[in-house]
Amino acid sequence: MTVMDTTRTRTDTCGAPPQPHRLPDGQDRYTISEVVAVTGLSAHTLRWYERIGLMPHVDRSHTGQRRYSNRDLDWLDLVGKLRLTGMPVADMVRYAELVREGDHTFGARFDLLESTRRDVLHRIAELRDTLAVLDRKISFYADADRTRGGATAEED
Amino acid sequence: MTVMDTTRTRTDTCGAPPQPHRLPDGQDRYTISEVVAVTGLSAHTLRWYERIGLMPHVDRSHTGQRRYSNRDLDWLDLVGKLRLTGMPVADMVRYAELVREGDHTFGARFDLLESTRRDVLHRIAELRDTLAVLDRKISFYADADRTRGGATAEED
DNA sequence: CGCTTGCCTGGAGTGCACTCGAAGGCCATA
DNA sequence: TATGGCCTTCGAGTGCACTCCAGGCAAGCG
Repeated sequence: MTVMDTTRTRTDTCGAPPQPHRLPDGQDRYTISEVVAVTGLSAHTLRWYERIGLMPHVDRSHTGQRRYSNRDLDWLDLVGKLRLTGMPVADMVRYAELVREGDHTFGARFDLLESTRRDVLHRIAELRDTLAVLDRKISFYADADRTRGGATAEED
Repeated sequence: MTVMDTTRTRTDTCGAPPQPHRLPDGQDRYTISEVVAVTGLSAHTLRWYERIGLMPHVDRSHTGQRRYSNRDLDWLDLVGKLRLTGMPVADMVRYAELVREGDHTFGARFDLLESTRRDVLHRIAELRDTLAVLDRKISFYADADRTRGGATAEED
């Protein structure tokens, strides 16, 4: 990505989460290919997100090309996180709509986030459970390896 | 489920994990609808699992109907847990194949489980990360609710 | 004996989240 | 001037994990 290399500046905001690839606010006008590079999403997907209403309105250059801002990147970050909680895209679109509708939807957004949070907690618990099962099986196979031909009970 | 009620016996193995719905070994010949009831999977899905090779060979009644054993239930339990780690069905089929191939695949099974374990750990970390973001946003909205019209920074 | 219920099979269909391709066009830099 | 990166619309294709359907057999009941 030649574009990336030429536009890069040393400004690493040493703030809370060490966000790399970020230009200071005011110069944050990333092309789609830059966003592809930082998010790992495809250009197709980015345009598709916009079509389905999953993005706040993305700015355009005078020639009509997309120019993403730091806020857009933050939003994509959130979307990415929500996506790997298993939240369906439709629900994220719903949240995006609430944001577009303005401040009077704060309550609804709060509720949505709260229920997502409960969901995530639940999933973490499930995964821990699975981990326990996995550990049991793993130690079974580790034992089986040492006690070659011993009286190993049935296990899969 | 009339079937379930009539076949139920009081034998609750007070062993380690208090598995309900289990008949003592020897009489464990569950119909597909019983398995549907305990696993939450559909009969369609159960048959599909078999077709794609995700089940060890399930026994049949003299009329050709499936009769699931406690071992089958255990297997389905494992499958369920693996499924919610996000493991693709194809990988589970691979594991099932290893089991069918016999004891000489212990090493491969161990490796597969280990890598799944790493995966689960990774996903838990991701979810925790997401949880942190969620918590930040939630407390933002909670604050916004109290400091009505205050100098709230931009947030989505 | 016929009806209902439960189960069987193979194959087709569904929903989600992308993913890709084609066609045609604008703009800027080498 | 040519090349490369981006734009649009639009529709079709992909992969996954089911999900459903049509057609048919076997057992139990009134």
